[in-house]
Amino acid sequence: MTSQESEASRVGQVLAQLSSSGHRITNPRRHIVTALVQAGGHLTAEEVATAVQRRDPSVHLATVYRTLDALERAGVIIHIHLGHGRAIYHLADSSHYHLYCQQCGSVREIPQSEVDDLFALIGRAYDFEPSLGHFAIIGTCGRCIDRRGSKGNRSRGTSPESIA
Amino acid sequence: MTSQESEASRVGQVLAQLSSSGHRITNPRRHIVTALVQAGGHLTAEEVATAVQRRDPSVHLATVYRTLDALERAGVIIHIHLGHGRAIYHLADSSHYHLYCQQCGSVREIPQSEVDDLFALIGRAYDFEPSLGHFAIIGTCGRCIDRRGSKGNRSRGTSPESIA
DNA sequence: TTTATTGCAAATTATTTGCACATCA
DNA sequence: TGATGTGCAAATAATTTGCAATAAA
Repeated sequence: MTSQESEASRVGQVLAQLSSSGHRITNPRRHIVTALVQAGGHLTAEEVATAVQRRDPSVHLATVYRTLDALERAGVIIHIHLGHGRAIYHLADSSHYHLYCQQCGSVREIPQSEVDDLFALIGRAYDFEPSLGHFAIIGTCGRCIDRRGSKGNRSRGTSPESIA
Repeated sequence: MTSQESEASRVGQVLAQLSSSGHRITNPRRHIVTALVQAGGHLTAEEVATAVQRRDPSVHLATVYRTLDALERAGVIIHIHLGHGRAIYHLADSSHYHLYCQQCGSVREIPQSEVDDLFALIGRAYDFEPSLGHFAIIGTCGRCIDRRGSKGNRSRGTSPESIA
């Protein structure tokens, strides 16, 4: 199976799910799902719109938002927040958390299982059930830490500098 | 020392810090700092403005934002994000993280030291330095978990800010 | 045909900014 | 006095919504 074939079938699957949850299949929706599948990763609504508009410039950003919403309610995609700004969307096929670097904007995935134990501890200690899925873990990635260290060599690490 | 006295001295301290970091002391700023000190906890910019305007209605919300910004750059206050919506501000005197319940909107503080070890593990494993200070840990507080468990439905009558 | 969906423009929310005037050091 | 700070209105940024026109089932 070539990558185009598997992409096409994935698009079909997603559209089928959308359809079976009571929604109609339209041209804008086909393009939006295709963009999501082809990206393979995380896209902002605006990035989805840009990709879609390369194929059909008439598709409006508002339609993208509405479709992303419909896809999410149908359970095929998920959106998460990277701190301040926009949300990013991805297919709901793998359960992972996100590490978002405030410096360089990179997003990395970490498998859910690896962190759940840690957060379960917080939950037990504070009678609180953290939901890390919906918000990224904000911080600084290793590359940016290195870059910072080689330059000004600023006090970081244990010091309470996390106020940005 | 009465509570009014200690409040007043705290206000004085904060204003002194603001002054010594090169800013001027004005009437709006006095009121804003007082509101922050009296609240003792976490306030949104709008809540600060409301409190301030009870004493001086002419103080504009934009001034509140600008002053909060100045106070933050002077190192006396900190703001953190509760997920989607607004930011909350508090005095920078205690280092703590925040547990934000999406259901009921409650915010609880947890001492920084207790969670740092856990997050250091993530950092080591993924070459990533999480900065939890600036964003709340989102989730569901124990009371809301219980409520959800016992009633088994989604009616959350007490939620002040129901954020998806 | 009938209801969902779309495009567009206008509204929202939280915050920021340009500007002319007021005020603190 | 002269840089800072203030009130106000208008600008952002990301997203949502009302509505009349269109298209899917």
